[in-house]
Amino acid sequence: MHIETLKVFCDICELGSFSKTAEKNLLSQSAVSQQLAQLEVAHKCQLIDRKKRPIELTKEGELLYRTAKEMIERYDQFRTELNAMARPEKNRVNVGAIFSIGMHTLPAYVKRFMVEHPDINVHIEYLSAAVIYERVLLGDIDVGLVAVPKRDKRLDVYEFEDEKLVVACGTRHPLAHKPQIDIHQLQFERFISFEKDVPTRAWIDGILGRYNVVVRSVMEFDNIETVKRAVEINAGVSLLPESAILQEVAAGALVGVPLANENFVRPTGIIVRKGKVIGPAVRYFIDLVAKTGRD
Amino acid sequence: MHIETLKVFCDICELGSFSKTAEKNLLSQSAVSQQLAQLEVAHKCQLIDRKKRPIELTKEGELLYRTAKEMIERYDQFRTELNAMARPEKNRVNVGAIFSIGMHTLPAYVKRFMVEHPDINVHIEYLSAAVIYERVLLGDIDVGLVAVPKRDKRLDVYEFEDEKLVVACGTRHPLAHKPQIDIHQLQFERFISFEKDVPTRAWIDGILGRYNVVVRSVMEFDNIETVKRAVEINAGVSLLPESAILQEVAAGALVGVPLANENFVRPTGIIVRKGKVIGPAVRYFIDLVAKTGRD
DNA sequence: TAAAAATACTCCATAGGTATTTTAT
DNA sequence: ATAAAATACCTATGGAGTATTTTTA
Repeated sequence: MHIETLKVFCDICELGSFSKTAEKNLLSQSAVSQQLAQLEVAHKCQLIDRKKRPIELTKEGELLYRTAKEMIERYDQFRTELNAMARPEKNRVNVGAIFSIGMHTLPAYVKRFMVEHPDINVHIEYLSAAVIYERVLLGDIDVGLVAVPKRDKRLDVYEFEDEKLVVACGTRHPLAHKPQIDIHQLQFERFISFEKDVPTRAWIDGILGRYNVVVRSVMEFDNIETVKRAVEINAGVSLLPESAILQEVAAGALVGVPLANENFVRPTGIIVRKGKVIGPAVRYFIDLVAKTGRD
Repeated sequence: MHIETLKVFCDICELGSFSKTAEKNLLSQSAVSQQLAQLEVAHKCQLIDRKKRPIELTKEGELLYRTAKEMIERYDQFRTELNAMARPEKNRVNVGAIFSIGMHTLPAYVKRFMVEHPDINVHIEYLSAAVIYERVLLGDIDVGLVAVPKRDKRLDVYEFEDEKLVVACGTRHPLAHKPQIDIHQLQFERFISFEKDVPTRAWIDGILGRYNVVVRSVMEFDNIETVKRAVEINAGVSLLPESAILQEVAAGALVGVPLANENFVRPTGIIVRKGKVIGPAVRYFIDLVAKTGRD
């Protein structure tokens, strides 16, 4: 039996859905279904009642859920301790960044860092926000870079750059030629959104809501690259960080129009596990990257 | 990561040996080595210091050992609860027996049982004594049949047949022609033994010790079948239950000579988990098989 | 040098993916 | 009718075995 299968089972229980579990664990729905089947064969009992929707745990399922939860917690605790005991490497910084930051804002900083500390190895992984939080807490990653950082008592959060938001639209879109846009002009526009569990989504919903602007969400994606592709083919407009569309704008693939009302930004932040024993390399990195004092 | 791998790791820690671990878990030594390597790769650290013999845990190894131990305990507890909650099957008895009993003494009982209860399914597995204890405690097996049963406060132990022990020797062995043997005649004989962790081994050692008989143990095996093969080729003699060599004696492959001194027997027992909720089928089975009252 | 562990190599079972069907609201 | 889960089918990988080499006491 795989420990990962227990994790998947817990997710099924908590999310109440095979497909959501699949997404979260970077698996196909089929794999999740098969893993559950495995568990049921191995334990010779039904764990989930499929005759109900939303799915319902059997009493055996309840029992396994409690067990699996505890086992996984124990295992995570171990991994955290293990990461804590591994003496922090002098010459390496492990960074986890969401795609948009890692791709567009971060490189300049890394360049500067590498000039100042040519002996230090910067390792960057592109990950989803959820995974970054998870792995920073595990101690697996030294520094996380996320958008709209959420407070967590186990984390230190520093401010990183605020990214200016612009209206991204295809070159042939009516709004493309305006020098600037009043946010109310987005009313009822076809809109390309992030998926609901992407933090930036909630942030943008908040902005639109504050101005009572209602958009028609026509597509939802979990990453900025796909959002851009959708905007390019004129499927709709979106609100995106200017820095993240520089290439496409330069290439004439899409247009970024500034907003008139106020300087809309997407805040980004640096997250570090509180109390983590940190090597000098990581210290330097945070000092360079963090905007101001701690937050 | 496999949960079984954690079990293997614990065994390595406790037995201090890859090969012993392999045996216990029915794996090759190579597999054990590879599983440990897996663990070390997965956690990016050494777990065991191979520069020392006997092997020594690193501090990371210690940490994993404690973790794995707890996780496995939790998991075993779950399986026990699960087995307890599965309402006992009305029409099935799961029996675990060591090879010699299951093969030679048990069939007659099973036959009688099947006549009396033709509707009940008797499922017999041939297992090592250690596994039988384990699985009876897990609740996985209803009834265990072992030789020289050891007391355990979690188990009810009933007496089963005492098996008469005889000297087994090859047909051309000098002792083969005696009508009976004084146990002292075994002094310095080439002797085929069970391995040290087989309960019968300790029992036979006890008998020989009581008579101050010293034998030359030339081979050790973990099962009676191989012992018989060794006796057949005249590698030495052994002390075996008469019932277990009936076929070979009838076929003229080996000879069983009774002992003169006393009626040496190997006690066998029925083990059942204390307090286990038992279906009628299992009840009938125990009633039929158990020699007398409880023990 | 002898026992134990690591490694090289091979094979097969199984886990996972895609595409499709079945099921439940 | 539609969303979600199960299943059929295929492929790739990883886990285990055998045989051999390396290591350590």
